[in-house]
Amino acid sequence: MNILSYGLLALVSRTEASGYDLMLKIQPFWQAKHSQIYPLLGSMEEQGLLSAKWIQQADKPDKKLYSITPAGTDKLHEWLLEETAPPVMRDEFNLKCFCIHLAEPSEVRRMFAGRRKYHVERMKYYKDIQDAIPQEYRNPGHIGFEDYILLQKAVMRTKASIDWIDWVEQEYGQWTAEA
Amino acid sequence: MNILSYGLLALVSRTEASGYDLMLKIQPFWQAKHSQIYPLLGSMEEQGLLSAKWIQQADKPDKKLYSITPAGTDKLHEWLLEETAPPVMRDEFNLKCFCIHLAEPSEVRRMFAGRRKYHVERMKYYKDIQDAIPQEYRNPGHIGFEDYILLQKAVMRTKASIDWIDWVEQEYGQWTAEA
DNA sequence: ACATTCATGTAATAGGTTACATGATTTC
DNA sequence: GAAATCATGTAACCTATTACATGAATGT
Repeated sequence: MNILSYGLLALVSRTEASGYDLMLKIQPFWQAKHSQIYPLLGSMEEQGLLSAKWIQQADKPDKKLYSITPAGTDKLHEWLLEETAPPVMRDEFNLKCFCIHLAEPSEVRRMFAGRRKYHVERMKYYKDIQDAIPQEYRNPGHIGFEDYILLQKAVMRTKASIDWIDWVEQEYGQWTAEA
Repeated sequence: MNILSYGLLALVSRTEASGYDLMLKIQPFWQAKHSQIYPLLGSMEEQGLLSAKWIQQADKPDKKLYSITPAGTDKLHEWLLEETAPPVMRDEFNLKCFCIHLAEPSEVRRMFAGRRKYHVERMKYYKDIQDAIPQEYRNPGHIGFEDYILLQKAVMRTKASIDWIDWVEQEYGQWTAEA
């Protein structure tokens, strides 16, 4: 049981879902491809943490719907109370910052402008999903609360990244004024 | 040449360094163990991007100092102008948020308090390193500028995480008032 | 006609962590 | 006496990405 497995189990604890559903839902918070997810679901089924049934669909491929078992719920609850692993962040942009001394000011500016655009797009992506959550689901009584606060985190951290870029452009501009 | 290799090359472009030095320097921005770093340095040496010499040290083990070659500098500069990969963030805490409905309010509060403490400690860690950079190195003329802005990013994003936790505690508290 | 969405799976490869291996010096 | 720091390296294992494989329905 690795971290991703627990994340999938957590999503299934909310509503039954297919591997495909889970891939889409976990995407904004943990990048994982279907090729990683399907085997994990299979092994959790074997361990009795999940149960599955095939659903026939007209006009769409059949899907395997997973539900959490009582054993799965117990396991999830144990995990919640355990120490949480520190977050891992890997951003190529940070490493590029180690050698901005090699680039000309115009190149540096283009680099930062490009990353700013990326973050602005991300911000819109998160806000659009968040805005789609109805007001009445945004309190702890609903599972929508969980999505709502997670998206808020993404929004706030993304805003910090944009603010940082603006701050750098100011600091950098002071020393390398140019049109 | 993967992303980490470029990051190491970028660090060496600033000052010659040993694998051990590089492991420590890259740590706050890209988690990598020495077992991953040493082979990458070896392969970059083989490719002619780095050159190395052994330094004998009294009272400390000998070390292998790497310097960047002209070919290495060219390669780095090319990399700088290429598309930057999107950042990858994996935080177990986010996945735990998917099932806070399973926990009691006291458990949820403990969870958030624990993560808050973690971020506050990280904040101090980043600020201490940043504060150690002399004022006169904090402008684009010095390589210290690169460290200075990167630490500022870490500080700003960490602050966003703490602010988010405070915001969640407020939102959560409104609905589950308790002493 | 071509791309995308839905839907599942396996195989091969690359990236990253833990463990094994060694060993002197310094700090608690 | 035990732990940490400095310093390098390899082996085994786990995690994650890319590629292979299939196929109907819908949208451009």
